[in-house]
Amino acid sequence: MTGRRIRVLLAEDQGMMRGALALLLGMEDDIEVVAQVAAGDAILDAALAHRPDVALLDIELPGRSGLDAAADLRVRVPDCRVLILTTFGRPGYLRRAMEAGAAGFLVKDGPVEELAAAVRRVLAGETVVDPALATAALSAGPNPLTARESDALKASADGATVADIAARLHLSESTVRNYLSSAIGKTATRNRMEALREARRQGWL
Amino acid sequence: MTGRRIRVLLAEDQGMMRGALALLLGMEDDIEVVAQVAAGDAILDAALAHRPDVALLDIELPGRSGLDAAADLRVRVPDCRVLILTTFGRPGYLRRAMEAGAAGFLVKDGPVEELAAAVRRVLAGETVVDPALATAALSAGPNPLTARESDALKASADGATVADIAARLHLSESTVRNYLSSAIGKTATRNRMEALREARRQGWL
DNA sequence: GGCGGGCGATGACATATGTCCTGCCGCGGT
DNA sequence: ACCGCGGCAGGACATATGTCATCGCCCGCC
Repeated sequence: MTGRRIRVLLAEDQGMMRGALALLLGMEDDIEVVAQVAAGDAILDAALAHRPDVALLDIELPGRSGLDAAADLRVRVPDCRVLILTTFGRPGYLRRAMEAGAAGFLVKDGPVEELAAAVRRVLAGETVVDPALATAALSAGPNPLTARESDALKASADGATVADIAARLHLSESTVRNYLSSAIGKTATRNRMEALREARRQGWL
Repeated sequence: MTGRRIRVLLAEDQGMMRGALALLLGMEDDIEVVAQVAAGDAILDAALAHRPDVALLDIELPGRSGLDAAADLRVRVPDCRVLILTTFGRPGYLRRAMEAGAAGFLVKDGPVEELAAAVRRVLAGETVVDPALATAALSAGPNPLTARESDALKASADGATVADIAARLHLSESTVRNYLSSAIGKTATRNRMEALREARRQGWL
């Protein structure tokens, strides 16, 4: 191993997970973790400052979604390959990751050995995706929800009432009810909580 | 380090996290990971088989909660010290962990270095708890919900309707509404979803 | 120019939800 | 023996939610 080591940026909000992953990757003698961030809105700055070869991004992050950050990197740091690392293998997540230009998609359920291997394969130009997940994503079809329907669903989390949602979105209550109703229809569910759950499961939010 | 190494049982459902923690602990030359399990209902058997000194348990596990498993260990493997490792520092979780006889309570947000240190301190007889969390747990007071109110709340997740809950709990719909209503009152919230959220936040479920 | 589709809104309506009150049982304390 | 409290149930009532039909506006498309 005479060549330059692979420079990795690590974005993960859970401290223990972040530290453990950094240590693991650091133990590989061809990999070097050059930056660690805990928030999504710190990813771009860190990438600009440290010019990593691979960015390992969680999706659920405070500040900015890892998927959105991946899109940022595509534009502002095009040489950096993006590897998404997430708890949930939601079909919609994978789809959005690919649309954002990610080079790979890993679920945290897999064995640790996968991780360093995926970093190397991604850098070598391969696209790393679990085949089963890939077929699931394709068979699931695209997100049928309109932007406002998604907004209404997101805002209806935590038991917000229709009035709350209307206030948050600056809409009339009737309009909110209509959006929720159509979201319920499109998700083939019975009420907003089920619709929210299903939309999340599909990765549509 | 001439003595026998500390035998650790690791219970964590997320594969990558479990593998990373096992590797980290294994790197310490006075610690040995003798068993790894991914499900809560595998903890007791593994502990009986491997007789660990310390059991490192996640709370949210498939099969059986880490807190319940801790109570099992207290009775069936009393020599094994229990260290709870969880994503959420909910006051009620800490309270229940202590009632279940846990010797320590760690949140996954902390730095990785804490982990091995906590294992050693727990084995030395110390009780390992974040002081800020401890005071929060005490000031929060005990769980005001009755068993049935908790049941009704838990069953009301995912947008289940009153009829669904009644069926799942073998109760009349009126009874379910009464339980939910009183749970809403005790949590000082406006509807079941808020009550569910608040109860979860407090660690009452 | 017509058409579809998303956005925003309204009103009417049926159903679901949450509240309150009453009542019955059993249990544990005083 | 009495009381309080939790479990369980029913009824009555007000409010919240979900559905549907209808409308206007704007935009992109053929």
